[in-house]
Amino acid sequence: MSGRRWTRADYDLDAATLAERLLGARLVHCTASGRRVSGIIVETEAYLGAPDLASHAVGGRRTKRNEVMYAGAGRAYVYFIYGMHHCFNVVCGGEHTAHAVLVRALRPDEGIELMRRRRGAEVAERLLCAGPGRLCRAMGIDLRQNGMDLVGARGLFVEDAAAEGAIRAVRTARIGVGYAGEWASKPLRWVVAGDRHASRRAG
DNA sequence: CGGCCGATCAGCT
DNA sequence: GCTGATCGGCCGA
Repeated sequence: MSGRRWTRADYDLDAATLAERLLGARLVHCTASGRRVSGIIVETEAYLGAPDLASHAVGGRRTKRNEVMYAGAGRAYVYFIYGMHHCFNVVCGGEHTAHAVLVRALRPDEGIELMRRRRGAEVAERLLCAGPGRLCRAMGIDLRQNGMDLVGARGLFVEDAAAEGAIRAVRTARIGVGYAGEWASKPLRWVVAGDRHASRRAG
């Protein structure tokens, strides 16, 4: 089941390029006992740092919360939102660009029973990881993972998955950033065309 | 120090 | 489609 683990060079890209390349890759988060829980990434969004009015790093903003966005490519940026949800991002790009890719949905792969225990036994598989908050809950990701280096860290990383054919990606505007002026409508969301595990289908 | 609001979700209607 | 839940971060005073 496991594939080639991503190295620093794989993350050293601008967010738009990485957002597309992450589609079809596998996000893995192992339990304390070493059990693999994973899903195939089917939906991402790119956040382009200082000029991006939707980015936490807009205008070069640097605070305690977003500090890890400046820590270099390959770190996990996890933040808490709406008083109850977490969102998982992969920091990328050059050292101080504060680029990041928000992972918005996974197709559950390994450890689905554990995901169900975390999310609720009644939840349909296609909804287990369909949304940034839902996937963090299912994968067991919270602020403890903020700042982790996906290169070399135990238990949280991205790896190649066996391709089942060419992935058709559809680009749309990002979700929930209507306040971001002209940046709200830029096509910075990538979805595997027609995938049932996305938070909202596209293509 | 106070007030506003968000890269969301679940449960209704 | 609409709305309440729920709270830390951020900004202005």
